[in-house]
Amino acid sequence: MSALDRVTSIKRPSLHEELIDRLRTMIVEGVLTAGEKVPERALCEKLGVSRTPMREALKVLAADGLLTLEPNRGARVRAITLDDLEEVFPLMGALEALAGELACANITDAQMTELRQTHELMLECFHASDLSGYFRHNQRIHEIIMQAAGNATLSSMVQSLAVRVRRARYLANMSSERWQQAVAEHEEIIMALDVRDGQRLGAILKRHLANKFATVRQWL
Amino acid sequence: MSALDRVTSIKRPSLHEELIDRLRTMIVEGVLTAGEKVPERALCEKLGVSRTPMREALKVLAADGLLTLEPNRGARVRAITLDDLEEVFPLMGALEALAGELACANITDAQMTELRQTHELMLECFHASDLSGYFRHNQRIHEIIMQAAGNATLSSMVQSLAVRVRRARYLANMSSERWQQAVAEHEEIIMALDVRDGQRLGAILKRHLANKFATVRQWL
DNA sequence: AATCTGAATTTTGAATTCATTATTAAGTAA
DNA sequence: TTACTTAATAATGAATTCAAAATTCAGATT
Repeated sequence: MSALDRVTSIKRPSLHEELIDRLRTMIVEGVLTAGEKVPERALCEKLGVSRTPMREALKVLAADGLLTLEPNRGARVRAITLDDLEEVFPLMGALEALAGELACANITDAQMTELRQTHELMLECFHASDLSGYFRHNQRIHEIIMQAAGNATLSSMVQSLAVRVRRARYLANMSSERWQQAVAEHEEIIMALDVRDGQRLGAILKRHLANKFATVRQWL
Repeated sequence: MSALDRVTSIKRPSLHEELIDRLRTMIVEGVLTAGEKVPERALCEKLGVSRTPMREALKVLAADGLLTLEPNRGARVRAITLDDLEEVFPLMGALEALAGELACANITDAQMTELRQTHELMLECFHASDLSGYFRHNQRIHEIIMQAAGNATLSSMVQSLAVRVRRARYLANMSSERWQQAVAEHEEIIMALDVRDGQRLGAILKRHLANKFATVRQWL
């Protein structure tokens, strides 16, 4: 094997793919707010692209459920309703539970180590009342579990759902009690993984999501 | 509420949506075979559309996992590998299990009646060794359960996965034993629904999918 | 003959153009 | 004024055009 084989090819993502990412971010971050009409022309000018790749991106995001396309009337950012969340959270629960089961079967020692470390960091943030740091580590923990599960299809589905949910997150100011509960649940998650108890981990994650939903629900 | 309110609006699907359906069907039915390059221009001529809506459709199908887009090299029908199926089947299992749980909570008497009737029809096909009829009723049963679950997001995800799996179905000639087993599992499904035992139904459906995968796997 | 080079051709990515539909604005009648 | 028409404007959907990249293929070189 020559050194050349290790040279990775130059990948220049096509415009529509970049647009998909950009628009998705704009929606998640609320730059494009729910219910709002997507100003196709203005966005094209702002981003310096023509309508063709923009419209391709809109079609994909619509198929993904982030937008709705009204015939001859353009795209709208899909509003999140309570009904939507009632659909999405059980789904997330089932998928995270599956991820947990698979992770128990497949997690490596290295991953387990990183998980424990991240968990410790998260605890520190909790005790320091650093909410944003907590969220970051929390997300990382779920990423590690998903990675350990080793199922790309599962991962991308959860990702797609997470994007839809994340828009609602800012609504859910965690109460102190809920925060404590969440931390306790995370302790359980680590323990179940430690002993590779897939059934139990699955159940915990499912409950974890259900509780998360309960708090979000209160704020709507 | 006037009678006019019940008049549904004329929906003329946009070209790209129709193309998405057409192409999806072509892929499922094997008209476009796995690994094959999608002949963009030829397809456009054959279907009498320009490249713009065709390319929009290709982007959506690629995002859905049915195609892969190689930069500057066009689209290919994504080949199904055993690895793919090993990813998809557990997912289907988890999702169908969730559907079962939800269905137990929400199914109406009318739906339950239709379910029993369809089940009877399916049994008749089984005894008559009518495989295609069996498949049709079988699919209908799962549709009813999904409908009773009342979760559109879940439904569309399962649908999307089912399309990917269905391409592999023709590979799996059911053995006589497997067929009997499947029928027995369906009896269990009905019984669990009868007593609204969501946990049990979920477990059965999960096992049902796992067994299905086992047979498909043997033929690869 | 096999391989390499480079021009011709084809295909792809993206911008532009065109036709149709929706939206807005202006004018008219009650 | 208010409602209704109709003209002007803007948007969307789709075809076409254009530039860049890949592919093919003829000819040159070893």
